[in-house]
Amino acid sequence: MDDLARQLTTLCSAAFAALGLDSGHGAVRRSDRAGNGDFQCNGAMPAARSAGRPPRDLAEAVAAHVRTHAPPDLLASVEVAGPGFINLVPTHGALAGRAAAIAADPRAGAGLASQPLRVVIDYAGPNVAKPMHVGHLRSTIIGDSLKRMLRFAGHTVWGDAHFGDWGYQMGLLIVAVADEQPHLPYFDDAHQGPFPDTPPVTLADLERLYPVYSARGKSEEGLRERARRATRALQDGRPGHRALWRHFVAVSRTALEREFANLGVTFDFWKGESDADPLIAGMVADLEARGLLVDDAGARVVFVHDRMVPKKDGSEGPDVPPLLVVSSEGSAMYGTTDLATILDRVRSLAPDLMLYCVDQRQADHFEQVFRAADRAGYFARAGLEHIGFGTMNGKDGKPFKTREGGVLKLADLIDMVRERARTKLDEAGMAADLPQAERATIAHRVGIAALKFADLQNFRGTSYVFDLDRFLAFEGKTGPYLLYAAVRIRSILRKAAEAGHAAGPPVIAHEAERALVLALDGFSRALMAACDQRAPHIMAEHAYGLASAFSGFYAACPILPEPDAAVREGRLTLATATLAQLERALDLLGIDVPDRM
RNA sequence: GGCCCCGUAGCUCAACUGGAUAGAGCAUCCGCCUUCUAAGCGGACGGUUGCAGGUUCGAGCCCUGCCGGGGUCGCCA
Repeated sequence: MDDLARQLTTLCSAAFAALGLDSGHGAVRRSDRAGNGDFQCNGAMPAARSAGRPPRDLAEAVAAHVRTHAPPDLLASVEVAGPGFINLVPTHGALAGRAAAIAADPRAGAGLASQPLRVVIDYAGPNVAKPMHVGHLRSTIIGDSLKRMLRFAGHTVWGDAHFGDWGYQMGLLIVAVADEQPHLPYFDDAHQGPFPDTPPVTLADLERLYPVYSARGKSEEGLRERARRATRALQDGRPGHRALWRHFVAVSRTALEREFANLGVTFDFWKGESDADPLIAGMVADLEARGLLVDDAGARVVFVHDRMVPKKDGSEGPDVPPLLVVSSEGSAMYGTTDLATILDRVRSLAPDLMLYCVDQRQADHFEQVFRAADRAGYFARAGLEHIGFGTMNGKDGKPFKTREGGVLKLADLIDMVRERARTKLDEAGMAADLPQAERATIAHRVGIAALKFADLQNFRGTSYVFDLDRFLAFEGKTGPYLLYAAVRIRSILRKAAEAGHAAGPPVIAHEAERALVLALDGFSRALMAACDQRAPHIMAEHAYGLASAFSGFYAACPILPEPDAAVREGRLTLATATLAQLERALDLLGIDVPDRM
């Protein structure tokens, strides 16, 4: 069943069509201001010109048509206001009917996408040997939320972690281990295998070695050269390097999966950059054969610019720089693997859409890759989207650092949030009578909800300030507020079950009941808009609005103490429907609700 | 300098893609617990949407030019 806005859109569209005008003018939306009716249609004003009549007259004609053709008991009023706004107010009965439909709907009132697509989402992007830090958080939770929403909307969606397991950093690590343990068989040219099953390094070793060698590589040409050669040897398939590399990957992945589990995030694929490697030689040959690959300053590039523009030194340069495909060392670059990954996905999944949930700072890079893919005929530019987002900043407005100036590890951040949530819980005396294990679960969920909701409520494109005190301040527009709203409903439903209260058809009379049903009705549109715009904050906003509407209802309309059985039973249904939709909306944001708080 | 993003209440952010009197949360102030979890509810205060033009019935949103902030500009990813 359509939501109310769609039902009313159908009516208004028919009215415009009956007047010989484009039915598209019949779009109906929620009014953004109270006092102007619950819904409005603004189509009369733009339609007035083509109709050649005053907008106000046209609006009156549409309104009259709607009044006579609307199903009985749907609309309480249809009125024209201002220059030609049409304000529509549904009846209490219509809202009661809509509430009943949502309550009975396993999808909690959400519609499905009109055209199901096959979608790949590339997010998180963890790397071998590098612990995840706060920079990975946004990609992970935004990408995960998009995956959940698109899938719920009816699309076929694959989430790919896009594991950073290839390239120069692997060469650095191989050199690092070679320096520390030169006797290992991995470095013996004559040894072709087999190699030991036990990893020669722990995750701690990798995390210790990588930053040291990465820093040294920046200043020491000799080391850089060795690392490049090791990278090349790895990519060429030297057995010892490959075997050692497989240990790096396995050790890292085990640790990373544990961290993602803490965030409640999973992937359909852990495709590494290495998986694209086998395609690179053929791709390069193909690009070359078709004249797209050009020698430039010792490297080989694909030009993707539209035009030439002046540069600061007075010469001219392309408005978009070329994509570097083969380095002067003959190595694959990250643009190379990204391009090959597109080919890989096209061949294995045949998607309609590929979304890249990556830091906004890489916008130029993706523009290059996408244009190259388009020009090479691998995948149309329109199906490639960079879902960029801003950085998580400290209170000084700069990208978040620890007090010591270092990068904060994601695992430490999660520990910190969980600890703070636990402290808050203790201070507030919440859940005091519950067993330790459940209190730990609650603290974890509250902490993760605080973190995720604080992030997802912002439009992803902008940066935001990381302020744990604010996220975990359990007042206002926060994750804990949403959990609290859901938990209170659970509590009511538990008690209703104990008391043997049944639920019945919703009865809408109170203003707070109207507001709650209107909020419930907005779920479908929120889902569609959030999917279309790849914008989880629209769903976050809906969840908050729903929780807020319920809190108002909760305060104004007692449920269990209500003496009138029909009213109580109807309110119980509203509460049940609200809980189902709120839990669903939170699930779409990747947030789990505890049973009690 | 080229390309891209952002300037909205004291602070953090929205605004359904051009609609009416620009909305929330925090902070401040005033009311609500002998009623289902007060981490709550109701109310007040708070704005020349960076500035100046333009497009039209109508602009926070589109166009132009300034001002201010950020990102990025081939062999790391």
